Amino acid sequence: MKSPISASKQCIHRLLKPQKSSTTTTTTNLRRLSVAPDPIQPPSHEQLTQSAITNLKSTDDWTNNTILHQQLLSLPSNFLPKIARELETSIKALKFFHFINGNQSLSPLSLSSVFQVVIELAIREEDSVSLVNLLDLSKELKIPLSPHSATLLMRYFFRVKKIQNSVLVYEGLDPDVKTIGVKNTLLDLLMKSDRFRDARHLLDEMLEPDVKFPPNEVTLNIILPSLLRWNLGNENENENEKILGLVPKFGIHGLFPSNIWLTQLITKLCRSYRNDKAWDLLHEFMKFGKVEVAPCNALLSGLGKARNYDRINLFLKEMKENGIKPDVVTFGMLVNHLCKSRRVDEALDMFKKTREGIDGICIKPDVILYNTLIDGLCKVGRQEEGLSLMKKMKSEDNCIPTAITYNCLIDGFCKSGEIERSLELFDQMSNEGVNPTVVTVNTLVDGMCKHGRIGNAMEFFRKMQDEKGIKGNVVTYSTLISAFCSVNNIEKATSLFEEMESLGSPDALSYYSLISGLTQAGRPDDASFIASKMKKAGFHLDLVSYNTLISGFCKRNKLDKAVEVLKEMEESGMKADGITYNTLISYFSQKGDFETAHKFLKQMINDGNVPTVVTYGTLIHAYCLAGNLDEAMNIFNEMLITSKVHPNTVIYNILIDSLCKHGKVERALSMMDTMLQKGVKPNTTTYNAMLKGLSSTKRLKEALILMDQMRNQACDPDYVTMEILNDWLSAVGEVEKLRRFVEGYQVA
DNA sequence: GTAGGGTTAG
Repeated sequence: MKSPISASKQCIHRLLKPQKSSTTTTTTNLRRLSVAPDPIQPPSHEQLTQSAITNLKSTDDWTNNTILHQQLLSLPSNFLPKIARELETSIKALKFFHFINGNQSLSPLSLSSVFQVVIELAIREEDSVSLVNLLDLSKELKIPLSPHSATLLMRYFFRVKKIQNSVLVYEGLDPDVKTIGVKNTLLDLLMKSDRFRDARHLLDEMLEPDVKFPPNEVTLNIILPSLLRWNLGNENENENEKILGLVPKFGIHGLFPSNIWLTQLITKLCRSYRNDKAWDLLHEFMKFGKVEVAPCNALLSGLGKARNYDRINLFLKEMKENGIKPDVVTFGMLVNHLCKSRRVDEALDMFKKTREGIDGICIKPDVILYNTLIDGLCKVGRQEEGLSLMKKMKSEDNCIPTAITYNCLIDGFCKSGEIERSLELFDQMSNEGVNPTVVTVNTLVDGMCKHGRIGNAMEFFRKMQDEKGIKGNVVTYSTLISAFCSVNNIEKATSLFEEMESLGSPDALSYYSLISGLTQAGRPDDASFIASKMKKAGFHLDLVSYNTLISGFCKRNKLDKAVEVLKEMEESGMKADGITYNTLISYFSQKGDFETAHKFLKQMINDGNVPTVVTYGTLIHAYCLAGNLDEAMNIFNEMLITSKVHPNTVIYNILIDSLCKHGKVERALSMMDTMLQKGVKPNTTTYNAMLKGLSSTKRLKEALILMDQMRNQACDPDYVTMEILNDWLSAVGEVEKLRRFVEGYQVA
């Protein structure tokens, strides 16, 4: 089969052969050439060029024009490419090339430069067939391509999606022509064509210590954006990683990615859960000593997300050793970490020290640092201190509070139930020209809902929509939906859900709010319906959602439905966890179906879940309910012996309660002794169970001792305690003892 | 590097 390429090749070869031509045209051309403007002066090079061009363009038949040939060769060589370019088509230019080719006096360089013009013209004509032929011709005639035309050719083939031809162009080049510009071009094209393996081989070659054309800034700028574009999990990941591994080798040539690039690279790696890679890479660069604080912060942030505190501390030490000074961002992260671990005083201490420069580093705090601290204070219920800190940031550091500052404080006051203070702050921010955001609205809506003011929340939201143009988002809606579900107003919840659907797609959490609300409102079937709608919308129920649904069906005594959800969960590839199994074991055993409960226990263990104290607790609870105290005690004793899972307060409470209910108050008391011996702290429920047991057997003396014990352990009585004691003590005329107990005095 | 929505079992 004959390819179009070979056909075109024949056409080019025909052009190669000199053609016989008539002499008449030669004379005409000669006559034209001799027409010079000034008979005395010999024609200038420009004039000669101009007339040659006219000659060459007016007729095709000049291949045997020896005078023209001589005239052309008398011109300085830099005029020849100019003439070739004027011929406008690659065919004509090629013909011109052949016309002057073969002359000994012509340097290979000028021949080559004419050939480059042919290529340029062919590229402009977008004729890839003839370009391939020209490439062959250049090899055949041993005309070296210039770096410029090699570049043009490679880019052209890339443009027409024939990257393999670009590679061939490169491979056919003389080593001298493979300049850094040429190499960079190929590297760029390979990366852009996703040929990472070839790119890596080329780069590896380019980075050799003693190469003729060492890499430059451009080389780095080619590979870095490409590495930043790379997606995790694609088939090129491996190659991308290998290329990344080559980046430090630029250091041999005195090149480093800028700190901006480095920061982006580290961030990207950390976000793709490649902290180890980020760590290694940054350490490679630290050897060259050009690393600034920004990429270090990126790494610290990644380590923080992974809670790798050992490495954080080690790295902070290394930064110090390498003379990299932490900045306000570094401290922002450290302060944030302390705040999020509720170690607010340590955070305040660090803030104070760095602000005053006590440990040798002086940092001027910015608004983010203040916001972090204010939020930290609010999150532990110290919103009043947060408020004073806001005043301090204005007066002492000239920091203007932002919407975030106010949002933190508003949330703090909302969470403590001081909705009015939150609303005052809301007014204050408006007065100070700080615009509330949708987060401000959501915080207040949530605060009002959580404190039983759902109507106010709804009103406030509508007012914000009308007056401030804050439309509300999925968070607003899902907050309101949960709230309405919690007061069993399913109609309002559903209508809000529909309103949200009409505004845009609800997110998984909004679906979850409704599902969870319906489940808790005792309507697991409706919840299941929304769950199927959620799946149709492309969301998957997560583990928590599945567990909530399962427990919802269990609570409504629809165990078969619960098992159905479990099956569906497994089918969708979601693995049941300990909580799922605990829920099922709990309800099946409570119904007295210990066989199924044990079946789930077995399945749970086979599934790789270790039974926890909750698992044993549910079984003990169920055996107690079934009146099988012996089996309950067996499980309890087994826990004590195997000592893998220790009974906790809940388990002792179940047993104490059950023993008391069965009139075995003596054994309950000794159970409480065991509890104390084992260092398990009794709580209000423990005392309530025990006091109830003692009251039923009228053992007042022991009860009074327990009441004192309760006080000493700072265990507050609740309404259950008061009910038991009130009934009992007033019946036996010991109300005075109860009064003393309430006021916190000794009673025994 | 900072703010808002749910968390299931005894």
